[in-house]
Amino acid sequence: MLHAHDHAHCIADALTRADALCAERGARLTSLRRRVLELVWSGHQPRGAYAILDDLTQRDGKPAAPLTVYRALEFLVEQGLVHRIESLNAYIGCAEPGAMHAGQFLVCEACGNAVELDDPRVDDAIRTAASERGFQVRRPTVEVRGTCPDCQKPDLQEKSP
Amino acid sequence: MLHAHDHAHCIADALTRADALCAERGARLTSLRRRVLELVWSGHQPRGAYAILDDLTQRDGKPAAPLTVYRALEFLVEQGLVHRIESLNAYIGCAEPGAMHAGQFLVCEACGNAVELDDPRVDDAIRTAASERGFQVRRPTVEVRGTCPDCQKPDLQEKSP
DNA sequence: CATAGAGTGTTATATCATAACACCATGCTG
DNA sequence: CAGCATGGTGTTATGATATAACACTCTATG
Repeated sequence: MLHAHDHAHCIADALTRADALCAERGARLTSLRRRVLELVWSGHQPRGAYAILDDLTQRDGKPAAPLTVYRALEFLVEQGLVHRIESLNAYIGCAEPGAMHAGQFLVCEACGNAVELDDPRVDDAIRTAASERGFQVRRPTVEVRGTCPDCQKPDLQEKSP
Repeated sequence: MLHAHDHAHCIADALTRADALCAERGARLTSLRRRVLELVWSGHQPRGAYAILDDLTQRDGKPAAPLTVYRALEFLVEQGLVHRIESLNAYIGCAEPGAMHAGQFLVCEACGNAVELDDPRVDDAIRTAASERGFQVRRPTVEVRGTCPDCQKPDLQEKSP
């Protein structure tokens, strides 16, 4: 998806913004939570809770329990630092934390990458349609399955982070 | 949600349309699949696969295995007779089978009911935004959490089917 | 009625998520 | 600084959702 890029920069950037946001809010971005955030950001593919668990166990050598990861993810989602992709039971780093936004994602079925859409027109259309039906919106979820630009090119398929 | 209504009619109607559609397509709506469809339609709340399994076991007295239900649901979803609500891991009868449409739902967090939205403006906005990013859409999913009109009235809460 | 293909049953197992409770770390209060 | 309250983490167990592999059965069709 995002073509070749310096992903280390993505990660560093995400952590820096997370530090700033949490400091600002008085939220405690503990080392465990920070580490989980880093692991969520290890690519642009949504990662399952148990994949992150394996990372903690194997890459860090710290055997961890599922709850450890789920609790960290819960915190990160609450803080808007991570989104949950419902249709994949997986988590992905938020591209624009701080800015409150709906979770809108384009999920490529070929490479597995997901990018945030967060298009105001989509959000408007949803809110308009809902309000016409008297429905009070709390949290809109949009997850579009399909094929990303890179994977539409027949040759250089299956790119990852 | 849909106020008081003759739900038996909803069910009968859904089954009739399913019969017709499957006949037309040469798809085999077996008695098991038909029964699962009926159980999915037992209300306007999305139902989990294991809830349906319990119905089969308890209401019908036929002890069934999870796979039995999952296979029937898979068929029904393929035929567009049932939708899966990703954010609930649950299934709901399709209001307009036959008409190919995106899965757009308003899910009430108070009563648990879900209604199809299927608003063309929402679909257009998604397709426009996706296509601007070169993303090829295969299946858009929209699931809006919030509060339905009935549950916004303070008194008569918690309505069901 | 023989047979191929789709459907179903059965058993086992994988994957995703949470409950209950104990312990520890941090920061505040007196 | 001691004590304490709060929130974070560890541990164990369990619940909820979903699929794999393989055998048997039914149904449509020649």
